[in-house]
Amino acid sequence: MADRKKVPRIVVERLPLYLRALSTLEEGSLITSQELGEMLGISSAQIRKDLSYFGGFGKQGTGYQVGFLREKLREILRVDREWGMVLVGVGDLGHAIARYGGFKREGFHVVAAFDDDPTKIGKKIGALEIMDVARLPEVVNRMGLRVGIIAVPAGNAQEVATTMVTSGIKAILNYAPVGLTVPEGVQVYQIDPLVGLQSMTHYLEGF
Amino acid sequence: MADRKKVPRIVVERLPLYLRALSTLEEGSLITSQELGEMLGISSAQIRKDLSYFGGFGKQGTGYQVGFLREKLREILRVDREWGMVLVGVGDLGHAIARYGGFKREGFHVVAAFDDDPTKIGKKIGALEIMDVARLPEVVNRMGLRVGIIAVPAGNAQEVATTMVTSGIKAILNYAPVGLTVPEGVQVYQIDPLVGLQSMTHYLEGF
DNA sequence: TCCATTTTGTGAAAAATACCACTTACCATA
DNA sequence: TATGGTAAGTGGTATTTTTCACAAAATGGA
Repeated sequence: MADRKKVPRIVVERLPLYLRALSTLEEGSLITSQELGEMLGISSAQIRKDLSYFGGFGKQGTGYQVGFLREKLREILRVDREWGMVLVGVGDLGHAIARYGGFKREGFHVVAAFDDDPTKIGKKIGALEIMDVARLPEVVNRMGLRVGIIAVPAGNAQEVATTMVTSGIKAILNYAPVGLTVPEGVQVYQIDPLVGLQSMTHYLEGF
Repeated sequence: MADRKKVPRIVVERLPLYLRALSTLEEGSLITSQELGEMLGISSAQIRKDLSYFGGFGKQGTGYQVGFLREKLREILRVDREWGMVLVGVGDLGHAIARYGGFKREGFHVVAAFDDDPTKIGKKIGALEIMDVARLPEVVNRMGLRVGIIAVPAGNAQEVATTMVTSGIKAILNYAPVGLTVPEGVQVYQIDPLVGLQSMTHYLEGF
């Protein structure tokens, strides 16, 4: 355990992978760092080191109790609770996000959806009514939301991000293909499939 | 220039970001590594070093010609051509992917869509007819496709990936929240928004 | 032409990250 | 209650990645 030292971001970003792998296993079973590593294509030493930043969760000679480690990871990542999220941009992508079951299953709920297109405002998406983005600050504040999802075109993303941040949002999942400028202390995670495609094609030889 | 040495993957993954930033600039203008770095939140030294893996594209005292650097990056990433892509899984997400204009704009086209749901097969998605996934090998082979997108539930993703690989696919954009096992030489880029959300909430204190 | 500026390209240094290998603890068995 | 086998936790080392800082090249003005 090394509670004094700052945990590298890259370590924190691996924890969800561990969590994901554990969720495919029996709650009461045991798993070794070796086995977990093989499931994920990561060395066992890396896994043990990563976990040791937060404490010793395993038993020497035995391994890790799946259910226990899972709970500990959920605490560390603060996903041992429900998170309400605000979604801005209800196009094709926004729809898919609002309806995606994978978020709900892990405690992330889209609780408010916004757009700036008057033809969309007032319409429903599932049980949610699409609201004018002008009402975002009020809603974020009233509901005490901290997580936002941006699914608007690149040109509007920074504006939306700024509104989110001034409204109190602290973590932004950004699907717009543009980097965001946010104040210190606000987290941004960018989803950019083009980065993936373009870096993969680099390795495609002879086509 | 250091053409002999292996280029780190992390460097290749930054090139699309440079390309993205350049696309917002005047074709004929000049930009310095400093300016580009400020646009992206990356140090100027990093940008120069990254580019130097592939050759010297700038002029000392002047900077980089936007249009020229853009073309060079497109060559390096092999996005100076059109790429046909096969999409498997036409749920909400698959729909959003098939209709996303951002791919087309950069030369990535979904040219065939598959699903295993008999109620979907034969339906259209834009100009594309949804086909039975059993026909994937034939289509991939006939059209000479090398890039695949997986947008099926986690439980089916590995199976689809294996089919893709045996059919000749060399690069997979995986939207399913599960790691894929593929042979050496096949690229996988995973899109997992939950990893983003879960690692961001770790940093959210006091909520 | 000369000189002051600018900015690239790049070895070398520093920092960050990953891995190794060993000690320690735990378990099962006899 | 030894004992042999196993696997976590971790200090140290190796590797990778980033940054530094400077020589060399280009520009423009006097």
